[in-house]
Amino acid sequence: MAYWLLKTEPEIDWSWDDQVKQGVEPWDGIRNYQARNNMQLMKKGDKAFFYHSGKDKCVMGIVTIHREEYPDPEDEKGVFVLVDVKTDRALKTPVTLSEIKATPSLSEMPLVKHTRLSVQPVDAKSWKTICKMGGIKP
DNA sequence: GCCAACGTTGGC
DNA sequence: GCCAACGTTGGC
Repeated sequence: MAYWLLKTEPEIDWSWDDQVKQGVEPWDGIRNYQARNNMQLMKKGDKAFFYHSGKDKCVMGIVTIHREEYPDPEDEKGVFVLVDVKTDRALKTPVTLSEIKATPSLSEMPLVKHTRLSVQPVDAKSWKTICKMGGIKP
């Protein structure tokens, strides 16, 4: 099983609260090839951190991949895809970007190094670390 | 609100 | 196929 991190802008686009209310939701609007490539690698049952960019800048919770890639109906060229994600659970305490930056073992994360990549992989070790920082069991 | 990073577009 | 111009993201 693989781990991922999905970014969203809570005020403008989609927030953790929305996700909790909705349960299952297509992850849409991705218009970046690297992000798309990562989405195409996702398998049902993979887990992903749900990250708030913008004002909050923190990992809020965990979602699971509920449906693997399928064509984005909004994309008339047919090059971009969607996956459906399902709410798993919230972190007890959100883990902020500044905490992540202050943690040496997490400093290689794309979140820190490639700030603009909105769909990115997370290695198993970082996953555990962030879960622990968030007060939950991986 | 600014700006750095970086991806995309379009002219050649 | 290169590269300048432009647009967008996201942290500060």
